[in-house]
Amino acid sequence: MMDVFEIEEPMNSVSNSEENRDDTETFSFLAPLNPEQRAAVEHTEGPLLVLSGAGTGKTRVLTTRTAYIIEKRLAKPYQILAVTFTNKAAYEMKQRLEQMIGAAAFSVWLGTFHAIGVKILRKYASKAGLTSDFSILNTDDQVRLMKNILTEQGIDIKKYNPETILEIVQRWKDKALLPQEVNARERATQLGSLAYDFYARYQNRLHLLNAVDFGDLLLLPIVLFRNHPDVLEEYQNKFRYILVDEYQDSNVAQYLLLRLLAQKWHNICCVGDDDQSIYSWRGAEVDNILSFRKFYPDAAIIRLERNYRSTAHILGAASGLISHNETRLGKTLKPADEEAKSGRKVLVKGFWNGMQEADWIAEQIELSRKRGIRLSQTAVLVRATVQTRLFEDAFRKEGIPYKIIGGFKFYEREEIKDAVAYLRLILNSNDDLAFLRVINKPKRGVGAKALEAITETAREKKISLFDAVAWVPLKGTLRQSLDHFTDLIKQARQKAETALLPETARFILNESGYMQMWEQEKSPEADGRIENIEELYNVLHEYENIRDFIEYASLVTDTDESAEEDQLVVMTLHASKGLEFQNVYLAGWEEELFPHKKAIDEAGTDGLEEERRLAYVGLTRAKEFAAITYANNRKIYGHWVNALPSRFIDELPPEHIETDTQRYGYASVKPAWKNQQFYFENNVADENFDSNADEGTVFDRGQWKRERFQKEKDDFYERKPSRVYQTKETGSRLGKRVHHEIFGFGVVVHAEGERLDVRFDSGEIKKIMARFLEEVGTNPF
DNA sequence: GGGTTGCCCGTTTTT
DNA sequence: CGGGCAACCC
Repeated sequence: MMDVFEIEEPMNSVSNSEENRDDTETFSFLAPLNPEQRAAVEHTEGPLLVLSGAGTGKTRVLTTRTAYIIEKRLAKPYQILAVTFTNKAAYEMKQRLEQMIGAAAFSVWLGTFHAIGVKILRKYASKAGLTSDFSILNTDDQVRLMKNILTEQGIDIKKYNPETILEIVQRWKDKALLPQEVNARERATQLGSLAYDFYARYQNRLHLLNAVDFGDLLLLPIVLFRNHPDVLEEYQNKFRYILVDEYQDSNVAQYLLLRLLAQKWHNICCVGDDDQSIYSWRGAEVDNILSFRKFYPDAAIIRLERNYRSTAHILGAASGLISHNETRLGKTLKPADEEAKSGRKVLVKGFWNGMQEADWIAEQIELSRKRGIRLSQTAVLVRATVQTRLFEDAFRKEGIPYKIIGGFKFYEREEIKDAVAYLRLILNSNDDLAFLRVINKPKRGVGAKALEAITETAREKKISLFDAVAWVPLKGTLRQSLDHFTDLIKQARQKAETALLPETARFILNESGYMQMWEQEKSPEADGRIENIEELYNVLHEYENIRDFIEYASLVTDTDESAEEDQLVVMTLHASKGLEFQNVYLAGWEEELFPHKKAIDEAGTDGLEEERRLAYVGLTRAKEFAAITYANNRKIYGHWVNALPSRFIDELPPEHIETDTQRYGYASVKPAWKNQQFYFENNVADENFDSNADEGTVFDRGQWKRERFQKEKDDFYERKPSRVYQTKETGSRLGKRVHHEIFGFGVVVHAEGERLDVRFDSGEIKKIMARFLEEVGTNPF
């Protein structure tokens, strides 16, 4: 029996599901699909928007649809374009497609927007004003370049942060605006006009360097197509079917690019979820998905609302929350299986402070681990990375192996960037940015003066910095070491013609003294850096030549995490999109932190709605259990601040949540965990508590506990001197707002030396020694 | 050219 | 409070 569902069909369109009724026999991969998914796969002709809620199987739809088009011989694999946002998504899709249709999967044009952009630009480089070996700047290069240009023009980079300028330029590129197309209103402010000015200079410089940045990888193909209709036509003819993943994350440039490419066949299928649009701040345009019908009036829309991931309570909570957003297409997740267990309600729990919150979460995770839940099936999601520190402490104490996601990426590490720069220079000695990065790394005695001379010569002779070295009048050891450097690069280039890539890399890094530089350094990170370079050699094994590797390294920012041990993950809500876990802890649901004050200040209601979508993304990561926590007191930038529970908590439908604590009022409740002496004695005595040493030798939980509690005890009794300073003018502490670790917030109403009378927010007045109080700052957000 | 100090700033991050 | 960076001093 066919389930009832709706496709919003455009007028006079004919559904083709009738004629395909027996396709299930022909194409076994259709069998597992539900009716909506199947409709999305079979509706091949014309524009189609698939609104795919969290956990409703969008990747399955995308891959099956691609397979279907090929197997049904609607197009050859190379006539299909499938774009994603991340390399990871592209990789997964390719894998799954290969499982379905085998080697043909590799002929599909499947990749990130940027990778597709590069492919087009390399082919028609000359028509885009480049040569085909143009280099792609990473974020680091971009900042450095902008900094140089600003400094050259005498701009005080302290007053005008190069990154801020770049950010503005990026946003223009996201909108596919060339410098001359930026409108007057955007240039109206001082910062805007400066950014406008330097956008043009920056582009000129890129052109000179035969380089592009990430934004250009989308912008320049659009310009290319605009200026060369014949090239556009070639691609328009080629791509009979276009599929787009995570459409809610697309920016204007991506939209325009797709529109150009789809113009001939109109077979564009975009899959996305407006409720999961969380990247507007980096140029994503929710309007692309909200107004799909406006851009493609003949578009059909299919909603995928059957969720295969979460329990009914989790879905209910998430749906209730997101329904508070005004700007959305509307969609309600429901459990795929009607009789599915409703599961446990979402737990909402408040704490005295952030430390307590983290401790509780650590304990809960330890308990569920004992019940057999794998740590890797558990996640702690936070709004801001600063929150992770508290969790590190708590997990170390509890002896839980954890992993913080979103720290430094492999290719962002200093040593890797250096090594890549050496390779770039070997590949192309005109790469001035690479030259600058490594010319004095290790030290070759090249200081500001020498560099200036080289730059000057290069400019006069219109040659690269590398080539300029030979022409600069230099003396003694500096001459020698520079000649040695250029020689080595040339030797390496020759070597690269015959040797394997790791050998070439090893050669240059050893001979140049680069490895030695780290080997001699005594810092604790040095060993790690050497290991990372060894890891780089491993990666290099997979590439035929430097060019291929550089192409990869320019577009890929992190390596696939190798299969790791059973670890708990801590990450930001943003980083969690697309993932799922059995148990999820959502921490720090407090006003100003989440929703973050800055989001609201900068973007008002839109900002608030995006924060709400972030909450929705977080909740829908959970398969079986979600807990939302908040703290009443949080230390921010060194001062205690009291916080209100997030408004999002009030927006959760009561029938789907359970609240197992009373709501803390303003700092009036004594935290149960710190009954001073009693607490410490008790817990230090707890050292016999299952040390777990036999389960694995990595963590000795007993040891952690002992150290931790000893430290807490020490801290408690040996307080640092008071931070409630006397005002200069009156010499008094009267009237200061203060925080006490147990009694909470209050005001100093009477001062007698170090003995202060404090009226706490609970109304009580207590005599407190100044050293037990901290002055409270205004909320720094 | 290198080490130290003092000042500023603090949301989210992929390509 | 703590990290990053630029100015400053040897």
